[in-house]
Amino acid sequence: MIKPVTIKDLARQLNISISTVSRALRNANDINPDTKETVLKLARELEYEPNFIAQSLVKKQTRIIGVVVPLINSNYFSEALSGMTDLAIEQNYHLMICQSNERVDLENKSIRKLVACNINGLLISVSKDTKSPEVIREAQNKNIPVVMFDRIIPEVSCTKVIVDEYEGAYKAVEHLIRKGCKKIAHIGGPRDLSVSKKRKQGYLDALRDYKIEDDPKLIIHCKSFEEDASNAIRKVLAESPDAIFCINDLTAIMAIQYARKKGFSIPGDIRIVGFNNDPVSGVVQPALTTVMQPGYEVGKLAMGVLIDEIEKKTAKHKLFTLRTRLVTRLSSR
Amino acid sequence: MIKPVTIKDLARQLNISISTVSRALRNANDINPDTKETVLKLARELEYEPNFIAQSLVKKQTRIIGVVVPLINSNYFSEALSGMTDLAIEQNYHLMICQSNERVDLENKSIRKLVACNINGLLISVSKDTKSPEVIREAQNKNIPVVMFDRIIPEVSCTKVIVDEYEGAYKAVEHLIRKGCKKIAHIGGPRDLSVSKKRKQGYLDALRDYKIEDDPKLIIHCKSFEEDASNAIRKVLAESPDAIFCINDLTAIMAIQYARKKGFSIPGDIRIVGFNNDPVSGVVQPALTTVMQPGYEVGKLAMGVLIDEIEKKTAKHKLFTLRTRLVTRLSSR
DNA sequence: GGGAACTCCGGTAACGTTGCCGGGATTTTT
DNA sequence: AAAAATCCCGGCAACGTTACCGGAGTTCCC
Repeated sequence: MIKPVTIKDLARQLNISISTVSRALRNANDINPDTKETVLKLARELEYEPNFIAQSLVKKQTRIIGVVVPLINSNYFSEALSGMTDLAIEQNYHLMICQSNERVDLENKSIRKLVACNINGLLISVSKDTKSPEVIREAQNKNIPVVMFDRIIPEVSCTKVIVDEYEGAYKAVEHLIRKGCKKIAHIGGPRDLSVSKKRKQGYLDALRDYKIEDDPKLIIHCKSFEEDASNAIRKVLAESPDAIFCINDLTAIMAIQYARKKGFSIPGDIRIVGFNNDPVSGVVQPALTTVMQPGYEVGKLAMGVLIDEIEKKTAKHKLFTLRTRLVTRLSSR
Repeated sequence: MIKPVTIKDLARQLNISISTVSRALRNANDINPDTKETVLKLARELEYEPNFIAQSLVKKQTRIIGVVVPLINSNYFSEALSGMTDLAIEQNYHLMICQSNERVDLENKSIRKLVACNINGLLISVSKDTKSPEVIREAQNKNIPVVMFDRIIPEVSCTKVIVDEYEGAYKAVEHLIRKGCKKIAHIGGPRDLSVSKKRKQGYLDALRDYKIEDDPKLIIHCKSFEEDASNAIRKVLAESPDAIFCINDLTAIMAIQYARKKGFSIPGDIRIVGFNNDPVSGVVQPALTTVMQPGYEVGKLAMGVLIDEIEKKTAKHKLFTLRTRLVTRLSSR
């Protein structure tokens, strides 16, 4: 085991004081250029690397950013994480990533641990059940800038980065209307989830703006995302719509398959649109029109504004909304 | 700005010494149970959290584990990361995750940064082009245990965790043979990638074991994964096989779609099997038979053996091989 | 009842680094 | 030529924690 070289070692070998070595390495101004040179030379020779931990302790600056997401293994979140890490390494920050597995207790535990690690910033997307954000506030009280993304809650006052799901839904429905659809059904998600509400509102507003009466029989909520989607699809199909706007891609794909089995042609008889732009949507037959959420960009932006707050020491508590993009494919042409 | 609570604060408030507080919190044995209780009580009240950085400095143990993957945003790797973080937080370790984006320079940069952070262990899945592992060896020379997973290279001597792709491929082809297929084609990946080689070998050995002559015309390599898959599919289909074993699910799905367009029925005329068990494979029509790789378990195991090496200070340089599972669906029934 | 063992606590020195202060030596200014 | 400014450097304290040592007080045992 080779012990790492420290500034003490350099000082001893050069017969100068520790402070002088430190100044030489830090490129401070009250240092003789010659001594600086000799110090740097020896440092290179011995392959000196500053001890990050020691620096962090005294400077109270770790350049570590904590990230908490409900689940790493999801297309959207892993995209966001990807964007974050790319920007972080570029800006010389380090990431500590935790997942809450949608459990509030694990979420709090993770945040506490991250704070104990002296993180300089916190990036968080809360779990489904997080209502009371005390632990997050604790972090803020310790002067740690916090940025929430995607899964945000109003109880915390901080900068937030989200995707404009309302607009995404609106665009999707508008697209169907322009294709000539008049009887557009909607298969929604759990009634009280903010995601469901926003997407449904976009649907309703698009109909209204184009003077199409909304029909309660054409709107079905699924209690859970996967569970009774097939039931919902059956019911909706009985109303013989000419288009279906689905809460997500999985539901849309199930709808396509069910409709085809019943002899409908897609998009000939019924046009179908999903949401998320999962990798699946490009390879199913027919390829699915869907709403792309810029996960990578969300991650990058969230990281960007967080670093800004860390370095400028200003918490603006702004809301950033990224726009979605409608990806039109065969299922709605 | 509220300054974090330290053991000094606890000591002052209780009128006892810092060392006593430290002992009480560390649950040492030469401490009065009563004083220990009062200390713990106050610690809970003031929400004391030990300062990780300070602990790391004195104990020369950061409990930080560095992870480098080619890409976070992939189903397999994000599953592995998920397994790693779950085990890490359970064992009170922290993760620093970097992605190399398949670039050797970024990979090296990431490793160097992680080492400078005094990581206690390194978990790495190398990029496609990584041939010379000097930077990894540097880490090993600094006594940092290294565990490679999935994308391993023989040049580095360390513990490795992989999935038995050979066996997965063998099982897939064996399954096709048992279904009565005699003319089984293979669409492979880049010729020199270890993944491609292993899967092809499993294919070849299964044929041999069942006394089926392999036919070079039925084997096609795609130079890149996505690029010329469609070309390969066209060529292979011209040989009119009764089954195709594809290097991954995406290729398999493309094969299904192309074959159907040409009037073949799946699985009636041609049976098709993929590899990976991407979420896609369950929803395409027909649902795709594929080989499941236990990403989550790979991550958990890799993290487990790494922690073991860190704590037991023994590098066994073993090879762990996890088994795959054949997921049979409609495309091969 | 006196030495031995045990219990429990405080003081001090580290870990590797930075920041501040003071001061000697040199240079500049008046 | 004296005063002032500048240039460099060393010493010391700190960051929050742990490890080690010594010692006061209590209990134990013959």
